Amino acid sequence: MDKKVAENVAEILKAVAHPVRLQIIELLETKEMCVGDIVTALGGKQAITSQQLNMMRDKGVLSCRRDGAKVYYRIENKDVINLLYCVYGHYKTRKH
Amino acid sequence: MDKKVAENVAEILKAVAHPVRLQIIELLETKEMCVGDIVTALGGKQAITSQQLNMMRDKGVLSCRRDGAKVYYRIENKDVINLLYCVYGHYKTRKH
DNA sequence: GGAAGATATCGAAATATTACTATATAGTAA
DNA sequence: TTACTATATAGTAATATTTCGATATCTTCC
Repeated sequence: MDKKVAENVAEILKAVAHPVRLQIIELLETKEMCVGDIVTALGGKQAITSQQLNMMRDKGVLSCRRDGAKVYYRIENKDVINLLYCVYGHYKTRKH
Repeated sequence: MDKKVAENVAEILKAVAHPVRLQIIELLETKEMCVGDIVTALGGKQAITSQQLNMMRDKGVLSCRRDGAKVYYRIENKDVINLLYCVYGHYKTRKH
């Protein structure tokens, strides 16, 4: 693995390596959700949650669509679901 | 996934989410290596490489043994190998 | 013991991430 | 238009990570 590749891989891993972002990814594993519902589900603050969502979207982990006043986020890079389970719970479900 | 678990998972991911540390993990995938050889293989500086190795050992990712003047590092938490391949190259080899 | 090689640690500078408050923007409905 | 709900962004303070040079610690060999 050359340096450039290592940097790209590290970028993705860093995008996920945060407790709140991991919880967001878990929430979105099977469905899309709007920002407000994610904030409620995790009990976080609106601004911070929005920042985390935007950060992950910028790095290609999530994508989103607007529906009226609400914005729905979903997982764009399915690999990150495996990242989560590589460490947690030893591979709950696996489907590539 | 509750907050405590998310924090622990994030810790492991952060321990890996760095270009040099990813390259170290790849080097150690199939064998142990001493610090000097890792430094040479990656063309990094001795102090920094040593810090990265110690950091990963502290987090349970690596372990090491001393043999005379040399210290050999190896992967202790095999899950991290999968972390790497979850993002890179789409699962080169897989063996759990 | 002293010199040389191998590795670890210290302390500070540079940089990156995180969290927070306040405010801005976009959409909806009256 | 105004008020209201939903989301994003700016600016900044707090904190964490990364890098670096210098130095300390071990170990072997003489």
